[in-house]
Amino acid sequence: MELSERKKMILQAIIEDYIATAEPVASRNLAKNHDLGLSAATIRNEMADLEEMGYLDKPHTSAGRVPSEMGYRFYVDSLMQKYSLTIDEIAGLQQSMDRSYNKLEGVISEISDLISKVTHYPSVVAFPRESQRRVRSVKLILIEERVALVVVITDGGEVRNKKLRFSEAVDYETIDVLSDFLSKQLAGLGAADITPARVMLIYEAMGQYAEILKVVVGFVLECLKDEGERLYIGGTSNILNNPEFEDINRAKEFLSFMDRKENVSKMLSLLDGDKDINIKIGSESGVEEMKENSIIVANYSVGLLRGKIGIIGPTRMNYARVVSSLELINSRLSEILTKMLGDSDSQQEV
Amino acid sequence: MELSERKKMILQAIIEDYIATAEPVASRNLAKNHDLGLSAATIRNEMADLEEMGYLDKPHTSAGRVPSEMGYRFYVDSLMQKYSLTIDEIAGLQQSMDRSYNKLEGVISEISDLISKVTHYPSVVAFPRESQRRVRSVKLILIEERVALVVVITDGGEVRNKKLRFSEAVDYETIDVLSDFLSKQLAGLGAADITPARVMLIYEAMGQYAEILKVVVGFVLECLKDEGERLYIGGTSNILNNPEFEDINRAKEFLSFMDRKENVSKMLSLLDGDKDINIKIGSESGVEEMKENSIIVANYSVGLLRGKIGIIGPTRMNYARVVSSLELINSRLSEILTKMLGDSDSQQEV
DNA sequence: CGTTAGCACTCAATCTCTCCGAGTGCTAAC
DNA sequence: GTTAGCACTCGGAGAGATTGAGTGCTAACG
Repeated sequence: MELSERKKMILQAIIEDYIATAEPVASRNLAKNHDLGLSAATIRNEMADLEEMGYLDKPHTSAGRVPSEMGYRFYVDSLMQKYSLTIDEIAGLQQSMDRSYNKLEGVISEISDLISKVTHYPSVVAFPRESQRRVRSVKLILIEERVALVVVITDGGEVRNKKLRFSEAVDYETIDVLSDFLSKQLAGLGAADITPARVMLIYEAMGQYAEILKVVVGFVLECLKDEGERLYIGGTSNILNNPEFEDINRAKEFLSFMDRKENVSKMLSLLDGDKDINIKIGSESGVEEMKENSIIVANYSVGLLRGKIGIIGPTRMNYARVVSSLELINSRLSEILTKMLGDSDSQQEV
Repeated sequence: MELSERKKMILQAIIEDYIATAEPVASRNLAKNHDLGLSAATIRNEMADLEEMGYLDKPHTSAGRVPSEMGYRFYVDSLMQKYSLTIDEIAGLQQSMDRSYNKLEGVISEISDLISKVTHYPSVVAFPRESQRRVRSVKLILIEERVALVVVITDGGEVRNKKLRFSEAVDYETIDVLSDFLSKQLAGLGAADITPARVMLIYEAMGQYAEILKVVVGFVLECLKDEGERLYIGGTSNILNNPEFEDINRAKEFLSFMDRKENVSKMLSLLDGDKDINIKIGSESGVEEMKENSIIVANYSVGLLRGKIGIIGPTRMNYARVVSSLELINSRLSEILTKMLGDSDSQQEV
């Protein structure tokens, strides 16, 4: 059943009032504060309809109305207008991000803090990572008589290294030969391509160095493995500014959940990785503990790398504002990372 | 003025009761629950003395007594007995830590979680870092026609790298020459030794590559710089299990403080870096926001690297238990890190 | 027939008042 | 010096009573 224009208008007004005040919205206040050209009594009738249709809830008889999950969903899909950050806010944001970063870790944590600062909600940033890593090159470098460094560079340009200690001295030439050999053997391969059979061939070709090769190949495999999502979670205490968390038990429940990265990671994994912006309202997230909260996440990608930024807050959330903020920050983050990872800048990861 | 043995005994009983229950301790209960061989009235007299001497506080006339900061301090210094973790607890801890780690990041976060799990307080772990870094060696490796990798290895064995893009192709020989030259020039130097004058000499000796050298030397300096302490903070929601944080505002204050790493970092910096175990009770920490909380921190060191692990909680804290737990975890952490960093294992940092 | 005014009714929240019990401090007896 | 006993204090819990914000319904109005 279609909503009449008037119902839409009223629903929107209720939701926006409720987002702003966190108090159930009463018909009289609505008539007073919005120029709807309707009396409280008429609004009451419409409200009763909207409640029957499932867009509104009533905490108890003599309270105002509160949006239901379905109400929020309709609002987000059809009613929500793009919120424009103020010039000052945009300028502030630009300025915060307009500086040089030199460590990935630093970018991620600062972006996370920034998101929390702007939205006043706990923020989550997933480190960029490649979905299907392949080896671009492998290098062995002798750094001491018995210590070499294995450096693995992937398709996407990630660089990782590991120290390797030998039981006896190895000379430069040997290391170079091994280095070239391995690079040729492994270049272009993904984790699935490095089969035991192929590994055996490598060992056989360089029989006397099998021990060394074993460690190196092991490390390469480790680099290619799609490790668990690395997350930065910040600003969790912001949740306490929301009246729905005045109850210490609810706060505890929420914060315990956020304390464990695997929880958050699991929640993120349920999102669509292709959509620009994902909005999950209440139980839509599919995570029991978060059924009273909403999550908004933007996906970013830099070359082959992809990641996520987002926030988590009560279902009564300023969706419009969060979406705009995330969009702005997201695009700037892509720029920063492109410059940093794609180009000539430092890049090391654990 | 010296405390009589009897006063000490009573003080200890009061503090331990209070730590266990979080309720002001009454004379009658003390007489009942502890075998002091004294009547409640006598205990009341002693309590009055202890209060006058500053070891106890009274929330209001008809409540029991509560330890003062001075009382806790005396307890920690003179009365506290080593708490023995149960066999099961120790076994559990050992088991949790008895597995192989392969990333520093992972060790730190898991140790932090473990501390929180055992103590039920928010935990803090500072990443190991060198105080006075020196260059051990610098390598340049060509990974593409116009892209080289700078690898800097410090005294303590930390490895860092950065990609470097050239405007025109550079051949292997040149890179090797530059690599050797730089390694010789910079080996053994600390940040303070790399003066502008010395840098000029380097540029002059290799005039035509000044541009490249500039970037490399810049990166080396960055590696040597004593960057801000890197921290992992975990289990913050544990604080909410303590009745002193039932007041949402107090909880918010605490959690906001913990949300900002720089706050915690500053607090840690005020501690003695040489003591095995630091205990700061209430206002002793010198941090206004934490004047109702205590902090217990153990220092660890691995070769040239040093770091800290600890917890933060209400002044009414199980000091004995926390100290034992930290000691145990600290020694095991040193072993793990020694194995991981000192030896042949992976090690990369941002 | 949609809209509105008016009124009865509901219900959470708040306030007040009382009461209770846990504790202390003091005094007097042991 | 220790203890029993008792008066006094004070916070906390509980019971009503009160308030006021809201709704739902009905009847009148244009």
